[in-house]
Amino acid sequence: MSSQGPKQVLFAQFAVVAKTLGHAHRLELLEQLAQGERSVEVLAQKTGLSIANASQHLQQMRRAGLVASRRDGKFVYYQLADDSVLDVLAALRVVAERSVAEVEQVVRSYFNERDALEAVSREELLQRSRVGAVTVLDVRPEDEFALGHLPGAVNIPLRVLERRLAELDPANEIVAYCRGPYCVLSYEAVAALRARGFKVRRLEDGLPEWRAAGLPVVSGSA
Amino acid sequence: MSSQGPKQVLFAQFAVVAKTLGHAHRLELLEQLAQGERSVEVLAQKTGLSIANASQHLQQMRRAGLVASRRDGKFVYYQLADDSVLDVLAALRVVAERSVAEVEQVVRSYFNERDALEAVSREELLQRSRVGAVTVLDVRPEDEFALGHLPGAVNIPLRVLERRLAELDPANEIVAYCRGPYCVLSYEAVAALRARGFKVRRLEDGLPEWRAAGLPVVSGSA
DNA sequence: CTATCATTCAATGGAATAATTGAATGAGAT
DNA sequence: ATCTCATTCAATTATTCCATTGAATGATAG
Repeated sequence: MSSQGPKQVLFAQFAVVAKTLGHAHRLELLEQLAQGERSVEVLAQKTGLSIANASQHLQQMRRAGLVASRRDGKFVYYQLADDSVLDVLAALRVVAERSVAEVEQVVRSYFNERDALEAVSREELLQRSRVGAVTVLDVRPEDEFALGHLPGAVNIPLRVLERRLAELDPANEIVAYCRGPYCVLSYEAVAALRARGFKVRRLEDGLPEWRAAGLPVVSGSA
Repeated sequence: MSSQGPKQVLFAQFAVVAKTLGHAHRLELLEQLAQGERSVEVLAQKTGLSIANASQHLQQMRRAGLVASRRDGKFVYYQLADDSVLDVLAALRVVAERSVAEVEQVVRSYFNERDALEAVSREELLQRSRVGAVTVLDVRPEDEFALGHLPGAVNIPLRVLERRLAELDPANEIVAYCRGPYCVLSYEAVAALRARGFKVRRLEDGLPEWRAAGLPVVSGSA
C-alpha cells in the first residue's frame, strides 16, 4: 500500500478531489457556494437536503480542500476554498457537454437554445452599461442578491417578476442574469419578459463567473 | 428519481464524469492515453493492472465520454475523447495542488524543487531551438517516443541514459521532457545529467501539453 | 474450419459510500 | 447555570463500486 511511487500518491490525491466532485448533491452545494458564503442550514434548505446530510457532504468537501468553513456565533459558514474550484467546475462542464450527448439534449429541451446563443458577454455588458442604455436585472432571490451582485443591478426575483413589471423601463434593453450557465432563473425571466414585449437577453454565465473574471461586485441590498 | 428539475439532471451528468475521474487507476490510464493511442494490453502493462481490470476501467471512461475506442484487427485502441479532457485534468491538478497540502509535500520531497522552478517554457524552447543551440531530449520509452515527439528531439530512454551519454553534445544545453508535469523521468534525467556535468533543464509539462498547445508533433522513430 | 489471441462479459466477494436516525457538542440567550 | 438552537458525530442499513475469476466474443492465422 505504501511502497508506491510518487506518481501513485499524486494520482491518489487527485482522485480524492475528483471523487469528491463526483456526486450531484455536492455539485449543487458548490453551485450555491459559488454565489457566496452560506450557512449549513441555508445550504441544506436551498438544495433540499437534510441538515445532517448537507453537513456531511460539506465536511467531505472540506477534507478534499474544495471548501473552507468558518464559525461565527452559532452558525458555521462555508465558502469555496479557492477560485480554482470554479475553474475545475467549468472544465468539468465542458467535458460533460462535449462528450455526454444527454447533457446537450437536456440543455436544448429545457432551455431555449436561441437564448443561449444570444447571450450577452461580460465585455459587451460593460461597454453598454457605460453608455447607460441597459437595465441589469438580477432575478435571484433577495438573500443571494444581498450577498453580492453586479453594480447597478436591479433585483426582482423570478417569483415576483410578473407582479413587479412596472419597475422595468420598457424602453431600455434588459440584461438578466442569475447563478451561472445552467441556472434556470434567467432563462425563464427572459421568456417571461419577452412575452410581455420587453427587449431582453441573458448574460452569459452568472455572478460567480463575473466575480472570477475580476469584475466589480456590490454587496448589501438596494 | 425522474421527477427532478433540469438542474438535477445536469448535475447528475457532471457527477458521472467527475466520479469517473475519481480513481487513481483511471487517472493513470488517462495519463498514458494523453501520450497517444494505446491498446488495452499495453495500457494494462504500463499501469500494472490486469487486462480485465484495465478493460473495465477503460469502458467506464468510455461510457462517461472521456475516451474513445477503435478496433483494428484483434486489438482495441483507446484514445482521449477530446482535448477538453486534458483541460479538466489540468484544472484538477491545480485544485489538488492548492488545497491538498500533502500533494505539495510529495512534489517537494520526490522532485527537486529547483528543477521545477527552472523549467523551460514551451515558448522559450521554441525560440532557442530556432537558433539551434539546444538539444531536445525525450527520455520516455521508445514506444511512446514513436507515437509522437517534439520535432528534432533525441530519444534516449532514462533506463539507458547512462550508457548512451556519448550521444549528447556536452557543449549544447539540453532540455529534457517526458510525459507531463508529474512524470518522474525528466526529473531523474536532469539529476543524472547534471551529475555528469551537462547543462540541462526540464521542459515545463510534457508532450501532451505541448500537443494541446497546438505545437508541432512528429511521429515515427528516428 | 479450427486454433489462437485480445478483449469483453458475467458473476463473485469484499470494501467503500450514502442517507437516516438520534445523540452529543458548542455557542449564545434567559 | 440552564435552555435553545445550529451543527456535528456515531451508528445503522442500503446501495454502489472494485478487483478477480473464468467463460464468451470477434478477429486473425494456419
